[in-house]
Amino acid sequence: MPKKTIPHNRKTQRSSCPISCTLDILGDKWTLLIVRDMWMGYTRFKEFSAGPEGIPTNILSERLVRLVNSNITERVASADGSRHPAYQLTNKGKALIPTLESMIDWGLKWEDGASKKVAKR
Amino acid sequence: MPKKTIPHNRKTQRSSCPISCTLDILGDKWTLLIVRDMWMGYTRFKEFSAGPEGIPTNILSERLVRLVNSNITERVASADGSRHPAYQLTNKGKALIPTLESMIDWGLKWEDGASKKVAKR
DNA sequence: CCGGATCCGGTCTGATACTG
DNA sequence: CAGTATCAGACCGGATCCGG
Repeated sequence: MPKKTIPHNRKTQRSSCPISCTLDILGDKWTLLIVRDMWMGYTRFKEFSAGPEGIPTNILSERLVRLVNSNITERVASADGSRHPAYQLTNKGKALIPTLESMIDWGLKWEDGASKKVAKR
Repeated sequence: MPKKTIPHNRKTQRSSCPISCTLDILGDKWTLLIVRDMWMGYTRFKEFSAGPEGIPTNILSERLVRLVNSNITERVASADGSRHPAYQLTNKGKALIPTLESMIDWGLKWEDGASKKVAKR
């Protein structure tokens, strides 16, 4: 019995507060960065992995599963005929864009060192 | 080169993307919950600690230091004459409210199990 | 009692190597 | 290319302790 990775969320996630509830899914260093990348139009494992922050592949893999299970992203056949899978935001995922935008505003205004461009590559 | 624990932020935090930059500070399960609590008017260690999510005292303590160092909160003498310290949001901290609100909207719309009230106690 | 600090076991992260 | 496997070390979190 290999006892693989825990199915999905870290804790029992019985939080009733919507903020807490949201943070149960998004409250970590990487998840929203992946959402950001998909928002920017990236769709493939390789592209996420190549981001400037350098997410490790095992973490990326696990987060993608979690995002798909949470219905924030979906895994689809790649549009360009390549046989590799593509990931894209669902409506639920797209609904996170205002949150991302508010973080951009905050980062630009209050954190120096934040450049003007989002995810420039 | 021993290269011990990094002083405070988890990584080098040279991220130039404002989202990544923001997540370097807020990207964990607890930090935004503390900001939420302060937004709701709570000011004391004990109050944060008594929240429904049950943040451990050592984590709370560390996060408070981090928030103060990041200028998101400030530690002030308690208003009511008690000798215990009080914490409150700075302007930089208050600027996070739109982010919190967008998370509330998202949680309410997409995460069932999220009740209508924020941090009801 | 309150605001933390310390201790410590277990979990998770993240760098890297590996596989289909 | 898209992930899995591995594994040491970082971090979390529960309990306990302590000074005021």
